[in-house]
Amino acid sequence: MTTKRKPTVKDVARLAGVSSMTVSRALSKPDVVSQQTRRKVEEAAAQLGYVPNLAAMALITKRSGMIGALMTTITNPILATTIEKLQQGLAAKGYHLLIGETVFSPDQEAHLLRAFLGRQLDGLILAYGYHNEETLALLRGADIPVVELWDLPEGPLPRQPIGRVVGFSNWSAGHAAGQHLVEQGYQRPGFFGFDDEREELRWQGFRQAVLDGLGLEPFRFKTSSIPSLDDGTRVIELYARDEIPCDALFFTNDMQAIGALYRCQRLGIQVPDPLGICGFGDLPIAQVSTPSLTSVRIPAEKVARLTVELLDQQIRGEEVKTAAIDVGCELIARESTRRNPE
Amino acid sequence: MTTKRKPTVKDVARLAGVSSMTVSRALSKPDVVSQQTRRKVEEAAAQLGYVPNLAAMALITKRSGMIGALMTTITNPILATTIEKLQQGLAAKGYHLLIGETVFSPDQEAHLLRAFLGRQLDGLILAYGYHNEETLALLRGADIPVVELWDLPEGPLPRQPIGRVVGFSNWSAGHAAGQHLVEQGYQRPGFFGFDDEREELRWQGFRQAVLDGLGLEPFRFKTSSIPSLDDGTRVIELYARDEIPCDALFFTNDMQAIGALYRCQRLGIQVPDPLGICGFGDLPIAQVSTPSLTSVRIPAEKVARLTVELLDQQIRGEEVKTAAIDVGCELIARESTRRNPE
DNA sequence: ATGAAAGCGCTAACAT
DNA sequence: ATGTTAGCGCTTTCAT
Repeated sequence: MTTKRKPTVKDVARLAGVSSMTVSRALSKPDVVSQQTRRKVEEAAAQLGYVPNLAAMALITKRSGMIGALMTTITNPILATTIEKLQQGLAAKGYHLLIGETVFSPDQEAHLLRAFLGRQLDGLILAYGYHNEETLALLRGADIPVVELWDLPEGPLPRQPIGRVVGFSNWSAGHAAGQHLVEQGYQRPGFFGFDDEREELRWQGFRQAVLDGLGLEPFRFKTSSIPSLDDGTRVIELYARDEIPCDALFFTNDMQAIGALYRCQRLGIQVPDPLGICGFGDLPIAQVSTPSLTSVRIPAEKVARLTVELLDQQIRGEEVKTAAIDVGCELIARESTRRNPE
Repeated sequence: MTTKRKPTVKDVARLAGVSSMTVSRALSKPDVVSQQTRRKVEEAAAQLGYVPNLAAMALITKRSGMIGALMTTITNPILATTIEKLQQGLAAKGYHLLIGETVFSPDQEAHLLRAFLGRQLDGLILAYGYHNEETLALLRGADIPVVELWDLPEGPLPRQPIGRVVGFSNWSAGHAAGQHLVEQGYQRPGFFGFDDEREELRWQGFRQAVLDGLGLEPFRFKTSSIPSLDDGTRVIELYARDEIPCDALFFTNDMQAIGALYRCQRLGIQVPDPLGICGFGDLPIAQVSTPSLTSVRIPAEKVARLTVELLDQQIRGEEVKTAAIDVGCELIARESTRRNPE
């Protein structure tokens, strides 16, 4: 069993006693050939174990049937869910998903993008809205349907989206969290997030809500770029040593908040009182944790579904009028900030 | 800006004043052309924004530079981590990762595999060792390097691995958990897992350890196929109603165990005493939770690293002697089963 | 060190 | 309804 040559259309054609073209047609547009030849071809193909070479198809049709996705990290549960739903939605429409992880590195992003663009991708998904010049140049030159996830163009950092956008307002998300903490009667809310363009918007929204509600500047703490449980743990250690002047903490990632909750429990700090904790993402664990975790819910499945739809429409050449879809976000109030149980 | 044709080698050749062949060489084997022409070609390519068409390359070289991965679910954190490391390792070697999710459906697996095989993949990664006949037939006919993840061939359910295997013994993993619970003095350990070939092995190992240690048959409970926090919650509800005759629970998934811990906390059931809880996977959260979670650690990064290595070696045509690599697993004892704090 | 010819496996655009 | 021709963009092989 050495280097057995894979069967080609020609082989199938020979066995079925027809031309290559007929094989091609019988397999891709079954209703354009006669019942009889179709059966012959199908049998021959099955007998030889014929599998069409999609590279050759891509070469001629200029459609690869592949979608590329450039993600920041895929271990973030909300992104993992998104990828899962993207994959399922795309598979249902006959696309395959090529995945690349940028780990928040603009260089890595540009590098991966360049490699992806050579693959005749039918479409591209970007899970982060902020790119470096090289990436932007590649994208502009690519002439390929693009959908960006999560980051709506907004705020004091206006940006030019590359394609369609499906996402939510980071400003509103931050604002919802800040407003909720104020409403629950907390006097000194703090913001815990990374320091990039996206988080900046969440911070701005949060800050505005606290300014409006309490007339004071909220505390801000910068966490690591790849959020982890430990971020939350560390913050609570500081809190326990009175180094953080807050009575409520908003984490821009649920896992950080969960880490914080665990640390509170261990140190005997009561949540929601004296300390309130709010997360972001509304992972399944937020609902189950004890105390359950207040969080900003992002409809990840909806994002994935709309992304697939928008991409598919563009690929099929349909006119897509919507430039951006706001899927919204929603604060889910739970025990971790329920200070006034009326 | 309508359907701007993408530049090809020909365009670059024309601009650089050389032949297509020289362009090809200058770009892929730079040291075989003269310094001067190389520079000319590189400049021309950059100026035109030339990106090689990998479909055409794949067609002729029979190498696509793509690896396909068929996973069960990607939202399982340990699998997400695995994918992340696979992607990074593969990217470093110049491969791209095509991802497919079978959701534990053999039909879906066969369907995806068939589609993948048309893509001239250089290699294939399978994250589940048990396949249906159709999948096996496709795999046998494919003649492509395959690495299977997680499930070592073993036990009372012998199976013929398709390619190389990188994994651990499910029997040993179950056994380690059972033995640990017995050693900690628990009298009635229970096993909570799904009902498939893989889990069967874990059950067998667990059962053996309990039989050997206590001389009794452990309790067994079947959870849902896609593990979730809620499985754990539900089990604890039953426990609280005295419907589960156990004093220690082994979950074959950390998230189930975490869900169980939370429920215990809410219902005032003390862990580790009267109830011990052990998980599987040793996710980061196991270390942080309160109480911290005893779990069976699987070295996911190592699995990913070795998988990439094995795949790459096979693709490069090197002789790979190892049929299977056992990365082992390790019981990490923590508070959730520490009954005898000596 | 470079070029010319041929062809990878498939399908678009014509035939018939 | 089926066949013929040509060619997608690249690289292999063989010249030079």
